[in-house]
Amino acid sequence: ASHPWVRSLMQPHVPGRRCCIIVVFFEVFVCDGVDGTSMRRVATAAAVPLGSMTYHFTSRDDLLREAFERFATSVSDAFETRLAAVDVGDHEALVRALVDVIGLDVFPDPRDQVLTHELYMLATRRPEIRTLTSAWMRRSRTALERHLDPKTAGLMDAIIEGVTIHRALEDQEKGRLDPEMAVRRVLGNERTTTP
Amino acid sequence: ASHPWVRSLMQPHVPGRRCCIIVVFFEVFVCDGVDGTSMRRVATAAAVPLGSMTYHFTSRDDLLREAFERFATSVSDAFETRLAAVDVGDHEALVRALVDVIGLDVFPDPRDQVLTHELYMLATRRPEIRTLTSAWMRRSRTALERHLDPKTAGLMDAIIEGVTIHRALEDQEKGRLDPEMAVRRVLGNERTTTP
Amino acid sequence: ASHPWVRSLMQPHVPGRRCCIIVVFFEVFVCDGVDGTSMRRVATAAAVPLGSMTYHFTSRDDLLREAFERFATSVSDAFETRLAAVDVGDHEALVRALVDVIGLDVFPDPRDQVLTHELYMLATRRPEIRTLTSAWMRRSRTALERHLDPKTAGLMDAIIEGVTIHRALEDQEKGRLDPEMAVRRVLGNERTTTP
Amino acid sequence: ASHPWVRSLMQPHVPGRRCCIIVVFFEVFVCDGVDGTSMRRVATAAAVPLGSMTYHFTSRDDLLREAFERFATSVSDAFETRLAAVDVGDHEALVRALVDVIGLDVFPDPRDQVLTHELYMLATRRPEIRTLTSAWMRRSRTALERHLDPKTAGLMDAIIEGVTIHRALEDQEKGRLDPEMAVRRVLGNERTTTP
DNA sequence: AATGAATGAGGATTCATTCAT
DNA sequence: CATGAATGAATCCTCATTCAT
Repeated sequence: ASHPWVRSLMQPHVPGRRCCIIVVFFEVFVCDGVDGTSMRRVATAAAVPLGSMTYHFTSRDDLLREAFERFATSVSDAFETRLAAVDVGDHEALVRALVDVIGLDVFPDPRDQVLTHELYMLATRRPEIRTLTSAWMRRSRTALERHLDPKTAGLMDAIIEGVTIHRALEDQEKGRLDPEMAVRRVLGNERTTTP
Repeated sequence: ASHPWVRSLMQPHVPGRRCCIIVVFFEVFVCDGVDGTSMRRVATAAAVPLGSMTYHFTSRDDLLREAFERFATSVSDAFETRLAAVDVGDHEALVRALVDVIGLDVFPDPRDQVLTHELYMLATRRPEIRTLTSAWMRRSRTALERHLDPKTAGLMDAIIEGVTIHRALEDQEKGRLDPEMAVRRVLGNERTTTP
Repeated sequence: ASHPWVRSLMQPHVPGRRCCIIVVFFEVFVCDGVDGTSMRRVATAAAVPLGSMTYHFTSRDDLLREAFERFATSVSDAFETRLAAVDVGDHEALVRALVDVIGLDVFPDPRDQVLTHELYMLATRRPEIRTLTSAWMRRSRTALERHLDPKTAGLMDAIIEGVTIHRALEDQEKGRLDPEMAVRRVLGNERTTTP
Repeated sequence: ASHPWVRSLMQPHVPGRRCCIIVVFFEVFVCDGVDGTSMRRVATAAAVPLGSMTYHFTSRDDLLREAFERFATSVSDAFETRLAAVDVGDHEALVRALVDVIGLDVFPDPRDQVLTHELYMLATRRPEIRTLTSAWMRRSRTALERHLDPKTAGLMDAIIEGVTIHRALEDQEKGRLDPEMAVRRVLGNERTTTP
């Protein structure tokens, strides 16, 4: 599988089929989007008979929901883990951690950025998916608030979001957006090294 | 039409049908997403015969492209206009303008936020749509760079993005994200009012 | 078309497709029953592209409902017409008319008997079809009550039903059931010629 | 089980599973009809693993056939038993027995009427089921012919059929059809109480 | 003896698009 | 200029059945 974070989907005792389908689901989804990711297409891509799809996942929605649940959990875990490793008060370590979150954790492959957005879109329309994103955001917020006051934490979340998006979208001008600068500005105190 | 910005779609010399279809297209799109917005559904919602759809818009993609082109231009215009009204160097006016952009221009109706995201998604997959978003971003950047150094301008763009998204997604805790604070932090100087 | 009563389906200004589909629907239905009569099968039998089916009939239920509506009306009409031709009080003419109803009108082709039964089955489960059968029965009852007291009319309806069924079901022993005798017994007066 | 006659299905030496499946089969069948009664649905309703279905009944047809065989036998038995208790020549006892057959034996629950009809439908299409209904009818005929001449027996069978059907179908106007009157008319002698 | 996993065929329906009028 | 009719591809899903265990 080509997406780094899918390794976490490979759980020991889950029989392979379900998992394989989910992995391939992401593969297809990243390329073809919500409306392009049909059961058929995933089935074909996974070299799985069509009947297997609805055997393992009652419905297309079921597959979608489970896939994104795993995705959200994965990303959320990585974020939480990295922030947990930072000592409270260690300002520079926090900056490094946050910069790493943007640069390394979230989307080593910028195409994966798409997933987050599609997830957001789904969330605006389907309540059961909204619970996923809400939980995700709550976890991020909590993790951040161990180090920051609530309002700054909210801002940090927002800038991480924004920077990640714009990086994914801009084809040229790589490096235009400086994650470290973003983090320091939002932290907003004089220890910040302004360019 | 229920979306405030659609008024700008009502241009005098465009024959009514085309325009009506586009307006309704957004109506449907916001509710049902990419895969839910079929020619048929738009036709029905607009009380337009199905045959009219492909008469006015060669294909579904054509409709989609044109609709989002108008959308991007609309939003872009509003942004540019507001920033153009700010005198270079008038720091407080800039802050007010940017806060207004977040709070007023972009999405008076948080449901419209969906459109931007869907546009982003489309952009990642379709080159001809990427030209739209690229142009949009370039305009924003240029407008911002009249007041800010390039790196700060990029950050500002990102924070606007991030704040807007998170506002659209969080159901409760309204007011958790403070646009003014966001803007001031990114501007990053001592005049900022830290909480 | 092989069913005599389908001629009444051929209405002048109705475009041929809809009608053709319904005619073939009956063809298939008689052979294959409710669960065998799929859109696909009717489409194939009618040499009509599958897409045409749902173009002309929004859904399978729609087709089913319309087909049986026409069927019920057809049979109902024939019954009413024949009884209307009988003068009130002309006992022997009434007997002849009723015998003809059983023997000629209802089902020249005994296979068509199946249709009535399937219609009954559907009626027990679908309210919208029950309205059809209810209307049908009401018309029969009314037509009969011009000549008979209500209770006898009800019985006459029942015996017509029963005789028709048993005739359709018994493979051998044709002629075992004597329609005229049935009618006279139910009429139940001394003018009856008992065997 | 909610159907009175299913008690007769509970035979001592039949292993429980098979029997349970059949009982539930009827439950489902009455509600959902031929095309709604799938192996899966029966399995679910009976809380039996899907694999068990085809283990106990080689095929769906097999289940169907066996179920209806039991049904036909049940109803047939009741009919025969009741008529056997009548002394030949005891006219009033015969009338009472036949009225009871209509009112009590056949379908205490009018929903069960559906089963007979579905059975008839199946009979018209499947020879192996036709043998069931033929045997059933032959038994009825024989039982009746102990008391009546063949033609009257045939008529009696038919009127029982017809009255039962119409009773099942008419929603209002209960009591419109008088079983006793039906029986007496068909018996066709002067002892009949005309209204 | 019993069953969970798996699958291929077929179910209804929705759709973008074409075309004659 | 506009549109109703028509259609073939593709949609999700349900199902009877097979088979290894």
